[in-house]
Amino acid sequence: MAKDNWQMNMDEFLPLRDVVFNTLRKAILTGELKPGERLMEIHLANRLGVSRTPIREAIRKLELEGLVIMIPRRGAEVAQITEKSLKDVLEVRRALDALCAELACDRISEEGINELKGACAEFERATKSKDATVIARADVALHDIIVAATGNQRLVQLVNNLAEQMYRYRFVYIKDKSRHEQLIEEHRMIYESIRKKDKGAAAEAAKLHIDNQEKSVMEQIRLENGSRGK
Amino acid sequence: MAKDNWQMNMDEFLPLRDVVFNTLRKAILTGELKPGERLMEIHLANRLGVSRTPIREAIRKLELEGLVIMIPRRGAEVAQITEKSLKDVLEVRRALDALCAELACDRISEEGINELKGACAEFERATKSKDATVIARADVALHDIIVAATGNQRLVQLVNNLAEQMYRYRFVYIKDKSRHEQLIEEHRMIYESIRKKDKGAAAEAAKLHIDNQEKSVMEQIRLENGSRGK
DNA sequence: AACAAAGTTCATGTATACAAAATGCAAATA
DNA sequence: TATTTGCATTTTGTATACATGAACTTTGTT
Repeated sequence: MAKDNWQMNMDEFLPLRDVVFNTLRKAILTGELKPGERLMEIHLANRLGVSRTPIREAIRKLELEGLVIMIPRRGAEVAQITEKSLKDVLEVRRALDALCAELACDRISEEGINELKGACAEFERATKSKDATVIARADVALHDIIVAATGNQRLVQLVNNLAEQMYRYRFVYIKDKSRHEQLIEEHRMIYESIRKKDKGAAAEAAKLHIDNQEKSVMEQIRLENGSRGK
Repeated sequence: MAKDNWQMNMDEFLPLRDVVFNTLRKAILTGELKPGERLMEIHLANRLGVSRTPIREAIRKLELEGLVIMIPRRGAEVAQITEKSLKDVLEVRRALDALCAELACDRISEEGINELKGACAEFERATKSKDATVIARADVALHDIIVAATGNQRLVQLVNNLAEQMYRYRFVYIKDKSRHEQLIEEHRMIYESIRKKDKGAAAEAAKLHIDNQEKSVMEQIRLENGSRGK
């Protein structure tokens, strides 16, 4: 079994259930807890040094988020990620990212446009750093600006949640150096469309961006599945 | 205080937490539990005849669904419904309903098209019944066919969740008899577009449908808010 | 050796107990 | 009368105890 390198953020002043929730979620999203792995309350409780109660409440939230599935009288296990489920997520995200881009055209502030421009430049710079983590962070920052510009809380929450489902694959489309130029160009197109308030172009650019991401990820998935049969 | 007319569905073979979750959710969505009302665990536990544990776990799920908000060390209360939050929900739903319509064009079966046709006719018949409940049910049935036709589980879940958020207002755009013809026409347009596999038209029809719904609901909200100041 | 049955162990589902924080009320003081 | 302080009550947050059902192991029989 893996060493308990989980380190709950106890410094935060949150109810234990939320600390546990965040800890488990991160563990699932990063792949430390693998799909199919059972989440046994007592084990988790011992490992995290709390009682079963906060563990259970955290699991209830993970259940609703779709990160774990409940088997009656057997408990929770980490949800499987199938090609189909990833496709489903990306299909929805494609529509919502397009919506974000359109709404951003209407609602982004001058300041927001500047931030976006800065984020594009920052991303381009990051690609040269060759550090996948840095690149990924720059990518997220850029998208966050657009999503936040919609001013739609519900939309922000949904898009973030969908993005999280793909967390494990966040490096796939970034590690491929040959695609960096393409990514920069896509970002530039999105930025330009929003700056010009061209909703149609912005939506199309956002969709294209997701489509390319999907291609990379699906390639990766097939590789993984191919190498271990089925 | 209201009489306990909550009647949990004990006949179902579900963990108590799920029974409680469904019960509370329905109570919130129907307005039995009003926005701002505190959800106190012991009271709910006594009222539903269970202990605090299932209540707490149900509240955790309601929290993630956004139906209740948590105030630290004070517990849960029913989330307020503001005009803004409804607009946010409808904005997202508009995009997802359009996506559903587009996907349905590609993926609906012959059988599905027939069902859809039947549901349109059924809705038209229902409007003549003048019973809002019957009409609402027919409306939901029709939309369910389209959403299910997408074959996208995640999308189904999200659209249903968003639709639920509007549950309290489901009668608003149906009670207005003068709009029945319009609704029938809108449904017909959606059906025809999907039958012809005309994605653009289907998406536009779905959006128009939501836009009109939004108009009705917003009128109603302003009425409500106007009558009690602010 | 293989299979079946029974008992034991283990994990979940639920209830309850205990501690700490927050709220409300009352009394005392200015 | 208004305000503040302190005590009592309420309610959440967390831990633990108990019961039921499931899975596994062991033992006995063929």
